[in-house]
Amino acid sequence: METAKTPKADLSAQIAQAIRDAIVEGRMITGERLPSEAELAEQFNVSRPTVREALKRLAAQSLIRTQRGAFGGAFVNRLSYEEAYGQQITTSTLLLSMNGVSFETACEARYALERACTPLAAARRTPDHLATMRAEIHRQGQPGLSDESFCASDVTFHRALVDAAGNPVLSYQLAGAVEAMQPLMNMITFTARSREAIVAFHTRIADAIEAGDSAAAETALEELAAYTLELGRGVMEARAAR
Amino acid sequence: METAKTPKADLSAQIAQAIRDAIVEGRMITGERLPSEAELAEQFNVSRPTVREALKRLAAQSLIRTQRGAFGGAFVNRLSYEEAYGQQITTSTLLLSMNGVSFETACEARYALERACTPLAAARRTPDHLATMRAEIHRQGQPGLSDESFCASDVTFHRALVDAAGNPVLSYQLAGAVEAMQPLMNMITFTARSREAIVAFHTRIADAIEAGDSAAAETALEELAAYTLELGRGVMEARAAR
DNA sequence: TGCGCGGAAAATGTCAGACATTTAAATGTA
DNA sequence: TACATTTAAATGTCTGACATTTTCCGCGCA
Repeated sequence: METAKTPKADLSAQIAQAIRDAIVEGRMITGERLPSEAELAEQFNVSRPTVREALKRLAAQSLIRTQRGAFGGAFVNRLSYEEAYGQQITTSTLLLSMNGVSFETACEARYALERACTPLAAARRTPDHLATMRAEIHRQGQPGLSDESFCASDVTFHRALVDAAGNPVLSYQLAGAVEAMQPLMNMITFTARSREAIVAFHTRIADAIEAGDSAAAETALEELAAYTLELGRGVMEARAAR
Repeated sequence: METAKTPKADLSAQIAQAIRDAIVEGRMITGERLPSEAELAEQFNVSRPTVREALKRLAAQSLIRTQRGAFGGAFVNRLSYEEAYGQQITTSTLLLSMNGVSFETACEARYALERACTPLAAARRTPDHLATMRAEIHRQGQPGLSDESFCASDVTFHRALVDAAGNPVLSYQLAGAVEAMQPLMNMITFTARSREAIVAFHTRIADAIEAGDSAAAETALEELAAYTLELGRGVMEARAAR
């Protein structure tokens, strides 16, 4: 039986894991400098290229950052929200595309998560968030907007909604779900009528958030979810019929 | 100003990005074999160690998997839910611990997300999920359970709740939030009375989910959130007073 | 004919040493 | 003091070699 520790892994993987553990368990703190590659090589009794491969693994997870030059080296990185967003988005996007996640499943997840934000958003939204939402609604009403631009605006609108909850952890968690949906959403061709309907939903949501009416916002969001699902189903059926 | 493309990055980072793009954009599909390291080195006009560093970066993100031996090589990996879970959890844990996310913020996010699952969980829960929840409730009532075991059981309970929604994307998104909270939860010392209270909440939740009563489950969850927050606040104050 | 066994080949994994480049501190000088 | 220069310490990259693993193919043998 394979244990979780993967004892037969490559040396570079083992070393990466050892350093990762040290960071996660707090034995190395943010900003602290790791020993130089040569020193690490000696400590672990391996060659420098092997150490370097381990460090690159960690760098790929934004666990460390490297700096060249004298007194440079590898430093334990403070994982910023930005970096975490980025990773979440790539991971989520790939997960969806590689596991054949259905439009329904992804859509359901996305709106369920967004719904979780509305009470907080209704309570805490700032004029800034509202302005962003209104601006995107306006853009979505413009004729001649490409489907992709429409989708991009949709994402911006929903991210503003999520950010309005004023909880960075929520924003981070949801970034993945919202952004990862985009490729699936891009498959939909939005007719003028469906755009109009979506804009109406968005307006209802923005109004409710502005009024601090969480229940109304949730209702509108649920209806939007149902409508989006219906649109998606239509596209899938048309696609299957070909 | 730095652009998103990071034009001044290391060669290994550039190569990793190029391959990553090829995968994300679908130019390479799951299971496909990458050229050998030597061939890649020639294509990109760099040395083999540089290529290897790039590949390790991708391996760290589970984008590729390597296999030794003849007809081995690097293959585009099918990102499994398991792997995605794992990455989400490490990233979330680090994000929380490194950015001094407060107990309040994390707690709020966690319960908000869980609340998003309850309507689906109430509609779809299987006997299996219910059995897990009941079993964990029973364990939580056992005297002599350490605080850590209590927390671990709590996590299992909540994961069962999330999984009951029957949406793998939701489960994936929430794994991070729930697990990442554990270190913060572990700081709490649970008195016999508070455990009793939590068990009561859990029982209410399980009952509501079993009965398909989403609203009752949400209410119980919200009260549990408020109670947990209160507990956490108490600990923080006691800690600050020292 | 069929089966197992062993070697060849192809690929990744690892090592050693060298050189290039970058960066900041230390040093020297007007 | 202020500025230019040197220098040292790191990472970044290259070359070439060897070790290891795994598959395939052909050979001998029953």
